[in-house]
Amino acid sequence: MSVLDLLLGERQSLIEKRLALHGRVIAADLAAELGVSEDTIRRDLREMAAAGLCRRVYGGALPPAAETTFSERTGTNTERKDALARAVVPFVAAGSAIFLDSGSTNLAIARALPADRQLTVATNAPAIAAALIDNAGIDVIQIGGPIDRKTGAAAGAKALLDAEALRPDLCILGACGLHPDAGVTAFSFEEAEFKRFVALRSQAVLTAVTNDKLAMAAPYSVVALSRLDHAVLEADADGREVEEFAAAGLRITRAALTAARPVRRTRNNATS
Amino acid sequence: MSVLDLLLGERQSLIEKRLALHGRVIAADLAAELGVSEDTIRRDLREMAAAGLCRRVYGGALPPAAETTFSERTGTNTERKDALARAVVPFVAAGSAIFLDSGSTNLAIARALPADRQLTVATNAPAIAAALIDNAGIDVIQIGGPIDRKTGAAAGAKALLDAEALRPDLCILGACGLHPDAGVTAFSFEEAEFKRFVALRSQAVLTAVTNDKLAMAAPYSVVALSRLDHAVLEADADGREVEEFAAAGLRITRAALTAARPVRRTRNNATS
DNA sequence: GATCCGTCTGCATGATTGTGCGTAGTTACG
DNA sequence: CGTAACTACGCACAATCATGCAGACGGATC
Repeated sequence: MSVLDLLLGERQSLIEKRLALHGRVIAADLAAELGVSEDTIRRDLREMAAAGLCRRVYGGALPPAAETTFSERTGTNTERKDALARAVVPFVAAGSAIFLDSGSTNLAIARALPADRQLTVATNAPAIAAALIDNAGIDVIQIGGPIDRKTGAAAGAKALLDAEALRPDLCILGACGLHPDAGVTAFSFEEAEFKRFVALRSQAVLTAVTNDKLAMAAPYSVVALSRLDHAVLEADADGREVEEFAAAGLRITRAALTAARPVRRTRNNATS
Repeated sequence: MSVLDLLLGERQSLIEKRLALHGRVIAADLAAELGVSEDTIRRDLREMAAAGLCRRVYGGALPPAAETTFSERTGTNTERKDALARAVVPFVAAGSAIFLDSGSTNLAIARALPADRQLTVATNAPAIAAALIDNAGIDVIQIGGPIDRKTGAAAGAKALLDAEALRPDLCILGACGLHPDAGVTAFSFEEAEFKRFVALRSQAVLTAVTNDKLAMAAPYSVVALSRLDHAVLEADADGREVEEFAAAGLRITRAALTAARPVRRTRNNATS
């Protein structure tokens, strides 16, 4: 047999390859195939999940959440995002023109916007534009260009050109991370460029982030905390972190408490 | 039968995909198809509904309210539009770049496009772009500009400028009317302008229309019949009208018959 | 060469999870 | 208002899982 004695690392990278190829792996199958016990496989999978290389599910594993598309993310934590969205609404003045960045939290904000304010909303995310069409009180402007599958939005050169025509009263940034030192950050270079460009053209900049993005720093910087006018956080955001932000001079608004559900565990990866 | 052992997460994301594709799922059908009990499906649906991934209804589930954006029209005749969409798919060559115009029929086409063709799809309708994001085999290009609430798409000067960058292999027009003399027509001037502009830049032009648009002429002309390469009509389109189109030199394809059925009551007639 | 030490592995155990089934309650529809 | 389809809930069972422990293996040290 070719695969009887594999080093630990080899086995894991083989699992990883198999995962990418098939889109899923089953613990029992892997054990039989690699000639080790299911226990060992489970240990591998657990370890890989902790490293973000896969998502653990009953019976095996699936590709990591990082590879999940935009629409898959919209389904998670909806209640929290809705609560955040409701807290953002008061910041949107009647008659104003705002830019609503991509992101699942911002999609929730789009849905929460009332119909009685005669707003103009520009967005680079088709899903947000589509959600806004039903709202009779909102004029929608779509930023064009190639759509990035991960973010579900346009963020390239074309989008930047389109955005040049805007000078929004308010920019609601979608943040991949919000960190006391790093400020607002994003997962990709182009995305960060675009966000920064729009933010700097706006009269005010606001972001609403769920707890899992708090104190996270993604690789690319969008804007420093000092350029951010307001942050909307969850009701149960970690107090210590909130204080750090406040100390940095950031104005903070907390969302109202959501009715706690008996949480029937949604699918996340292990966030310790 | 084909897939007996799906991991939990897979089953749910499969249901999610099916939901996006068909606009609804039926618990009993899913159970039979996935080889699990209805109970399990119901549990899945309940869980997904709690996560905001679907809306639970008696007998099955529907997409979350977000996807009902165009609800007035998207919701009507879905069966017929799906059938039309399936008939259009063969005209979309692998590797080609197409323009997919706005309209609820074209949204059905977007959902029907397979993932294995490496397509580039440009569209002026955010709802279509949003629907396509899930398709891993498709690069999406969004035409920007202010979104017209009636059509749910960009069609103004900005959109025209954006479209100038395109030279599609195939243009799938959304028609407000298809008439033997008037050709393809639209309800608004700007819309017609835009459609014509894109159609004239395309190698081939195709349109798929439901019966209610057959032999209808809207106020503004898009292109003459002679400029249209192909029309996809319903299986039960009026024969006399179809002959008129054929006599005008238009190539016609008829969609397959749909087994029209309501959401429930699928018990007896097993000839699906 | 003998011994120690850290890591990897497999096994046993008790806990957890997913599923199907029975039963009783609810809903749509004629 | 009755019926059939659909649904929720609790239970039982099997599969899967996490954890602790012991043995195997390799490298380092004496």
